[in-house]
Amino acid sequence: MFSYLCAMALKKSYDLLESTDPWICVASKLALSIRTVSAIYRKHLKAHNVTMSQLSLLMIVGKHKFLPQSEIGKKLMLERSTVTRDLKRMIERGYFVKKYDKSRPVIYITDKGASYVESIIPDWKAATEEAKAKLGEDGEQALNLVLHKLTK
Amino acid sequence: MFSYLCAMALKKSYDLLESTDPWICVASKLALSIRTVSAIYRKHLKAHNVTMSQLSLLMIVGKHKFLPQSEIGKKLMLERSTVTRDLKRMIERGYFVKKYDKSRPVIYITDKGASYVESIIPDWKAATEEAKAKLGEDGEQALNLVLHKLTK
DNA sequence: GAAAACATGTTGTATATACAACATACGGGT
DNA sequence: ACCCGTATGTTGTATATACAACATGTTTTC
Repeated sequence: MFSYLCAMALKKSYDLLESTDPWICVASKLALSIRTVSAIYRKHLKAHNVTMSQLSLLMIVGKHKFLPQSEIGKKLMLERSTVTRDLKRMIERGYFVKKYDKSRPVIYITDKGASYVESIIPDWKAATEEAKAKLGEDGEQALNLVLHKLTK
Repeated sequence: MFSYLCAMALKKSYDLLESTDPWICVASKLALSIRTVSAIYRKHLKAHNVTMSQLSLLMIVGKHKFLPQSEIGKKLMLERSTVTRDLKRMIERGYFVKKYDKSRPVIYITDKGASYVESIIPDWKAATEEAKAKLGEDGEQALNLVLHKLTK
């Protein structure tokens, strides 16, 4: 008998599609990679109610104590509007304050923000260790090479 | 004179934060990597008004002609609700149709969808070539290793 | 066969992200 | 002093994504 799971009759054949391997795609490989790694980090960070994007902001501003907003976008390679809105949430929660220098915003970490990130760091390290364990030594070196080649 | 760009007086020091290197983070490395690669793909795909996520759906369903919705999520490692909504857009645009087999949705590519993806493939290949050129042969192998380790 | 467990799909909500359009400010050149 | 180009920030809009809660249907257990 015919299953309901039969191909709808397409009007013609699509040879280019059929001869193309979607998995050679660099973007797809990275997308799959980051989904698995993100899941690891989310699991470890869940109790802190923080995301990796937010933690990146906390760490990068925290390490410098303050940073011009424009620098944050450059260091994390984020679009300007993304930075505006990601910071907005963190400012509302009291982790950062925004001051102005010659009409340009400068982002300062607060004591609340610094304490918060310090409370998160141990679990972030655990997540990093779990991810590294999955990668192995060679996988970690490989990731470093990929990042270097792409951002060089 | 003192610049306006001076650190706000934090009430205490944050040694753990200061001694921590944010850039050892596996998730951050992958996030930076995918941002650079995504930009390459967006540039090449811009004229087709398609995103990499959409193109992945088109290719994976197109290669199989039809796929149970649950399989799509497994292959792309996407959450169920994400699949529901990503597909919804593509169905509305007429690239897929949704039929039901024992009350479970099965996604079929349409002629419109198959023609569309074939029209995109050349530019997608060009994007892939540009990304591979940036990676180099060693970087490409490194990326394959990273993906393999993470998804094995 | 009924109840419990499991798998799958959808909707509500929050976050992250980019691009376009616009606003604003700064710096140079005249 | 003024204009112009560049850099930067914000808002509008669209997409992508995950989790929680719920609904539904299937499978397993007894």
